[in-house]
Amino acid sequence: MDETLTYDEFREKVSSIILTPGGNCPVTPVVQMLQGKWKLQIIYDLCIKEPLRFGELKKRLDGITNTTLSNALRELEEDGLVHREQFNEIPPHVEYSLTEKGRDLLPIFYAIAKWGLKYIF
Amino acid sequence: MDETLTYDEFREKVSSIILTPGGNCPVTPVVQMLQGKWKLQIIYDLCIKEPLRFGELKKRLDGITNTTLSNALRELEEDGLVHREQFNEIPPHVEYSLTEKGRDLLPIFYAIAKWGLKYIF
DNA sequence: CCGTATCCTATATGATACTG
DNA sequence: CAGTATCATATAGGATACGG
Repeated sequence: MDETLTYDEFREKVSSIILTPGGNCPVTPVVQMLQGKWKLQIIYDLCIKEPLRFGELKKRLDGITNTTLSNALRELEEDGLVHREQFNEIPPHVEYSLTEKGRDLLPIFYAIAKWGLKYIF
Repeated sequence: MDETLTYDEFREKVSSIILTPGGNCPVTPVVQMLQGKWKLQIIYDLCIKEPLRFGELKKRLDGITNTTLSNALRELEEDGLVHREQFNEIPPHVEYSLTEKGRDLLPIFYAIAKWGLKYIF
């Protein structure tokens, strides 16, 4: 986005986006979809490096359990953000990657990262 | 941000941001801070219109209870994202608005809204 | 009008053990 | 290796009533 916008210009731009023809809000359902302690982190990790295997993902998400990771991945797959590919070799393994829909979340992380750099570090 | 970037260029840019001198991730703590069923929605509503009073906010956040809204607002205030101003007139009221730190979250919502428009509507 | 106090419930997450 | 099954727990959020 154009970084020279003032806050008010920016807000107006966002507001105009929000007033979709049907009057629906395009933010709420996205926020809904990304809810949970780990989901954003999982997508984020896959943004940085993909594909990742179940075990690799688990190691990066320090503290997550099998159950929770498994559930989160299934939901992300159902929402079409993550692609799961199973390899029935020896030893068997599974690779997770982002779909195009999932990759398109990257601008969101970019915005988050910039905010974090400004206000946390 | 520049919208002509390819995904790979974009990812590289994000990755370079992520590798801060200390090696800390600027995304994780932000995601942490914004967690909860209502927080993003509250900030989002204040982005669109501010100031908002407790009751107005409650009406917009359909279904939220006093307790939950109160807790969320206090935490947002503690994190320096929201400013609370109390007017001891008759009738008394309180106005909530965004701090500069909170307003700077707007690019994040912009990114979310764009994604939502592309994939939901 | 803007909350807090209290209690309650649901949902998300965690631990451990075990299987295709 | 990548999970599932089972059970346990923590935390967030909800309902109601009341107070500054």
